[in-house]
Amino acid sequence: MEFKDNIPIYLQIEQYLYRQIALGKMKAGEKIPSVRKLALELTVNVNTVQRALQQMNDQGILYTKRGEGNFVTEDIELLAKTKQTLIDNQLDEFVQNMAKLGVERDSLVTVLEKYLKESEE
Amino acid sequence: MEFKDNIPIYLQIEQYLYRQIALGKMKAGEKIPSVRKLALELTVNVNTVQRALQQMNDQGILYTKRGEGNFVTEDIELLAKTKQTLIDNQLDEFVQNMAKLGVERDSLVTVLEKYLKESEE
DNA sequence: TTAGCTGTATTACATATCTATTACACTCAT
DNA sequence: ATGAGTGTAATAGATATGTAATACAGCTAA
Repeated sequence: MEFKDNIPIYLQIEQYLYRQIALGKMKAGEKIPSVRKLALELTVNVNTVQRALQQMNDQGILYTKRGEGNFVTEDIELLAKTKQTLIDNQLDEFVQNMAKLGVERDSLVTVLEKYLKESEE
Repeated sequence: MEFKDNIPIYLQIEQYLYRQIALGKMKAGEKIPSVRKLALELTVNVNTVQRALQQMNDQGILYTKRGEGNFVTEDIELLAKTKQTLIDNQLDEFVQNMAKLGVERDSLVTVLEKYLKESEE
């Protein structure tokens, strides 16, 4: 996996895993790959993977069975809410960033439509 | 100014200055505050400001008169193009991030409209 | 019980970022 | 010429991030 510079890798891994869940590629109760496999896949150190997982553990998205592995929570509501939060965060950020560039709320839809039309291919 | 953790401050300052330009608060040919003033304003070290300015210098947005200060380029076209690029980058990122969360291109406008309506107040 | 898989912890090292401090170089108004 | 304002450079120290290597601890299947 290619990581952006200037953003900690462990955060990018966390984001990656969150997206896997949002996309339904990791489902409730499922075991996720071991820290060592993930470290290999992502060409990153075990400790860095570990750090990402710890945070998701704290947030209840994953739970750990020591000696067995990490598993996606079985709390379906939490998963759904998490996905929605991820989407809402993107929307928040988008609206805020555009405002900081002088693009008003009212023109956002128009701007987006134009952009989508022009980048069709 | 409040800075996000996890993103280098000098990048956030650079972004801040770009936005000032996009908003027209810093106009072509104008002198910008001295590195020491900016450092005070932003409660940050002079070196950190310096680092942000160097990059903008390299990109031609600013030019330096040693002993006098830093000035916004007089190249109006470049300024306009820069603003447009900033906006396009936000759109790019938004579309890509939403895709990574499973929100398709076709539904983006609808999702945005709904979001804007619901967050009115 | 043992082998091989899990997660976890610790240590040491390298690099990037940021601060603080000091010094230097240039320009302009006086 | 001098002083006050500019940008620039260099050093030292603190903290965060990431790697590498090693060791430990728990689970499961053979």
